Amino acid sequence: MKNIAISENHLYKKVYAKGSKTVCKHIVVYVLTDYHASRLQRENPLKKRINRVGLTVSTRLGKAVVRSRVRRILRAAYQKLETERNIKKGKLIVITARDSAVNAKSTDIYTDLLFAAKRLSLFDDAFPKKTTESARNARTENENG
RNA sequence: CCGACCGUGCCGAACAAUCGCGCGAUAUGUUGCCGAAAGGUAUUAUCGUGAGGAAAGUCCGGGCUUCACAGGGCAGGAUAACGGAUAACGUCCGCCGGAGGCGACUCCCGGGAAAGUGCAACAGAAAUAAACCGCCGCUUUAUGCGGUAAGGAUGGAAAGGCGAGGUAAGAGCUCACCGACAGACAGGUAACUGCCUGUGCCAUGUAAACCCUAUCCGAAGCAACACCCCGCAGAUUUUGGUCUGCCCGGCCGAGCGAAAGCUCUAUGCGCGGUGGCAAUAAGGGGCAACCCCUUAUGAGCUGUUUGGUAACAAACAGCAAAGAUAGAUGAUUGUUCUCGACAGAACCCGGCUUACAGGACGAUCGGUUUU
RNA sequence: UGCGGCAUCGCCAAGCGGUAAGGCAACGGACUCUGACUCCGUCAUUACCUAGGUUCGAAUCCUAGUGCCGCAG
Repeated sequence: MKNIAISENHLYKKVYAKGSKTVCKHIVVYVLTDYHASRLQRENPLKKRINRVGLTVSTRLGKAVVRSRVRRILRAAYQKLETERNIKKGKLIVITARDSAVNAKSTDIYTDLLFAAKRLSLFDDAFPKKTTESARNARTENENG
């Protein structure tokens, strides 16, 4: 399944200003509940709730080749997270690359994302083992698309 | 063999497994969506295909598009030996001149300073104009007058260079050689070269200062440009339309729920914030070509032959395939080697410039050794 | 992506090819019981983004690069 990316600047501004933030080794993750999730769900042909994801890679990290490589790695890591774990849907997620992300592998980013998801309580209902302890911290939700 | 030098229609790690992305084709599309239906479409599956030599810088030239445009001139800009190539160019090829190298070869913003104007600090007697010292002559013997550019000193630049004659001392004043300029002849399409004759040679540099000469140039750029859609409320009204308003994770309100919370709300408020996603929302075209055939188009690509020293041209044959739109080429694991540089298409071409690990091929030069 | 502009001392800045003004700040001194204001001096040999070139001579002219900024229905 494909994601609709965040394309508008005001959404990024909103997420930076109002969203909750977690800083990891290679990335910074901002999360905000999507107000338009239900509308998007109606428009979506499959009638699924989805997350809108924005990736931010600044010019500071390098030239175009380096930046597009980082973007691909971030995308791959997020995709892995979404397929392997059960993630809350209907959120605005912005992932910003830090300097060290240039030399990171997608598995490193994946561990970072797991950490961030735990901190931001993104996991949907109890997943087999690991997430049980995180479920203690997070408030359980029963919300299906 | 060693050391150089030049060039390229050259290459720019490879393989396997699992997962994943864009585009195209085919199938699927009953169960999702639109539709009265026909049908279309989401989806899914299979197959094919998917960054560069510089994709970069945006420095030139063109195509394409819109706007402007009777014609001419001025202003402004670009180029600069000569001949060719090209759609065009500031590019390329050949050649001339100059500079460098033993050589292969490399480098040169290489028109005009005798059309005119400007500038040339400091130093120096003097900077386009000459007498400070010196040398020589004369006399009224002194801060005198005249001659003189050979010597000194300054400078980036000081009146072609050097030798001999000549002279009071000197001076192209005279002569030889070299240089410069002009003319004739020969060669070359030409720049120019060679050779002969003549002219004592009225004059520095700077045109990447203004300028002059010759040639060329309308402007803006795919966020160009055209096409579809173009809402709701209020006011006005000739019913075509026109004008105004539309922001917000603030508050208030409504619905669901046991609660946490979730959902809805332009047309309520105006305490507060803000001048915002282009008031809002949403597209497809421009946009990417060689196939079954036909026609047309594209400065298209590859190969062969012919012509040309070459750039290149002509003829013939062959050729599916990057085309995104917050932006596709990837991720993980393993193996191998030479251990991987610079670097990511964004309307499309021709160049230039800049960056770059390593390798391949071809031509040439110098040295050494052997035959 | 396309188009355009700028770079001078710690900051703001002027600059007709001839040896880089000025102001603020800083430092030292004077004035004052002390501080501020004011006055004097220093900030001077590397303050002209970098590298080549033209020129006798370049902050200025030319070429290439670097960094920063702006604009686009």
